[in-house]
Amino acid sequence: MAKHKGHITIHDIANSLNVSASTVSRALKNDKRISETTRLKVKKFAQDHGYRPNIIASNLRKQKTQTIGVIVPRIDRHFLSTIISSIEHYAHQEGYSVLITQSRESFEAEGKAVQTMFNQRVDGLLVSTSLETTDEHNFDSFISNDIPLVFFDRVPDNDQLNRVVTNDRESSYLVTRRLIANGHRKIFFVNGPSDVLVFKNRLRGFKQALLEQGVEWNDHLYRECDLTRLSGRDIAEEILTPETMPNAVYCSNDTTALSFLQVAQERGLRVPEDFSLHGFSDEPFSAVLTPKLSSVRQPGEDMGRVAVERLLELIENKESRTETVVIPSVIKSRESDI
Amino acid sequence: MAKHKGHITIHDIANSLNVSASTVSRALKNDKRISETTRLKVKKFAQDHGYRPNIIASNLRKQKTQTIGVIVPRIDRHFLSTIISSIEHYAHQEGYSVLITQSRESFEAEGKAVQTMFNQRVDGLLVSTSLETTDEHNFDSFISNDIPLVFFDRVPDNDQLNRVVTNDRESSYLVTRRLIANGHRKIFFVNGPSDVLVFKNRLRGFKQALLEQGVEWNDHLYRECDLTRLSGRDIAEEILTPETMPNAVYCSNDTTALSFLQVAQERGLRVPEDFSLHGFSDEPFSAVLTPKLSSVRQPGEDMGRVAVERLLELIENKESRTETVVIPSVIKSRESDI
DNA sequence: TTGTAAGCGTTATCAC
DNA sequence: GTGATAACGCTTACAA
Repeated sequence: MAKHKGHITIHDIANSLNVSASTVSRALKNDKRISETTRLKVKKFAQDHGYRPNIIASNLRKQKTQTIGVIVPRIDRHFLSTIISSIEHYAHQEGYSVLITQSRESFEAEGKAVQTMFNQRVDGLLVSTSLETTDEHNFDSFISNDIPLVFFDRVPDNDQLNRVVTNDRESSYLVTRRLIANGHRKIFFVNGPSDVLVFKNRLRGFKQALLEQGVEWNDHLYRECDLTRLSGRDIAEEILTPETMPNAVYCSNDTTALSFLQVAQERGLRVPEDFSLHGFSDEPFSAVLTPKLSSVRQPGEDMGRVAVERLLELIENKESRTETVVIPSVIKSRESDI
Repeated sequence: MAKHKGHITIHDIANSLNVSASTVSRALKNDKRISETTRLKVKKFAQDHGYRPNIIASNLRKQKTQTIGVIVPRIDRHFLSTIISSIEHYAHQEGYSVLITQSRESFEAEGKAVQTMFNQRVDGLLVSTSLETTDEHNFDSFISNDIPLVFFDRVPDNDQLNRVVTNDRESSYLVTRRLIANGHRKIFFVNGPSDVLVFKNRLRGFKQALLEQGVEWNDHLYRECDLTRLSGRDIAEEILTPETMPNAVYCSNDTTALSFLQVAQERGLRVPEDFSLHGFSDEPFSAVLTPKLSSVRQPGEDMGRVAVERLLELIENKESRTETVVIPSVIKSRESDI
């Protein structure tokens, strides 16, 4: 904790003022048992001498750190940075500090991050899981010790956990229905790994719409990948040929959709004339592409706020009801999927 | 620090093993004075019983938190989220945790964040200042107590401070020279507030190029704003008229440049045919606009790494040489400024 | 090689 | 209304 040289403690104040350390401690936190006079005297002295409570000592004594941990796959992804921003905002508003780590989509790194957070004695943990994570075992130390834990967005498929999610399945259903309503029957769907719940749900929504609208499922029109730009390109290059040309392409994120758009342009194909294109995640670039990419806007700001609220409820009330909160996304229909 | 119920301490281990707590403490950290036998015995017991050191207690005792603080204007800005991602990565690699706060461009919020970080006893602080911050007074508590402090990107104009910056002036000079070389003499420059060093430097570079190329400075061709989408629109709407039409527009960030592009399109103006456009910051959307926006790519990843390295040097070696590291940006010339 | 004891700066308990 | 005192769980002289 660095030198913090000129640093004074309640004992220094106590000595200078000829009172006890406990009196100082109480005066500083406005304990009603302390006389007005003493309280003012102590506070003035503290103020004048730049007294700063040692939170570490207080934490140790109180068995509480007023700190929450956040673990996400990556900080530099627009949707996640929005959520983190929101988490930071509401957490500080309620007097909590926030410790952050990224798993970089690695199950192992995620596990280590959890242990670090545990050792740091965070009062609670907020997590969006890595792409390699398919259950909640990485978080056993929190679960078995009953330390508040809330998952958001990418969450384990287990409703005994506290979770804040968006309606992936329904959004995906609506996107697909819209595509079908626009006359497309050969719809190619690029999804993330379906052992991750959000992607499983998007697949469910897709299938449901197909079924309802009487469009037959076709294995050749479905592909899973890690949704990076490169994977997107590979698949686009394979699919955007005269023989395999779909009527519409629906991607589980906008990065992949962009790859399709770019490959299309390189091949002289036009969107939406030659094929419709629909994304998911509504990146900042999507609304300014030509054509403007239709996408699904996830409520990052709200998810962050709700996740923090839920976590602090658990921390402060110690109630243990578990709950899954669903915050709806909104479909941003633009030009690419007419 | 939450219940962490089943939690055992070195004393529990000591009792069970009939050794002293200090022996356990030493064994756990491989102190060479402890016998192989005892060490293994202790470690096995610790392992088997899921012992986790209480970092808070250790911090209090060692007067060190192994934690660094980061204060940025906003987390959800691409460039900053890249830097934060990089900071998080390298800090954890060296065994430090990272506490994060955003000032939301407010001088006051920034000051409060500094105090929080101070009270948290972070071992060092990394900051990119708010738009309202023009000197280093907000950080006096760190400076006067000699707690390691490194500024990055938006830094105070004081070379007695540790700073990691990019070559804003030179980049701006090169952009302007390029614009002039392309035959433009009526160049409109939208900049951020020039009492913030990065913007002052970009203005300097702009002026230098003008001077060198014999283009006269014109007050009507320069405007400062907060570089938001809305401010950009306002200025674009005012400037993109037949009477005031410039040959080129150079914006100090891509968001503002995008506003110009959009207003231009709404008015049937073409870029770069009717006017050239150049941005700064290289947002993810810039390379995929039509036309592709020329911009300046700042080395976020490197800046984060270097800032952490510098901070840890200060923390661990306690050397107090101050230094300003400059990491060059790269001009991404694309289609908008031909 | 191991143990004892002091102390990091708070807060909580009990006393007066 | 205030004071002593004992923790919180760890590290580190200093002893043995």
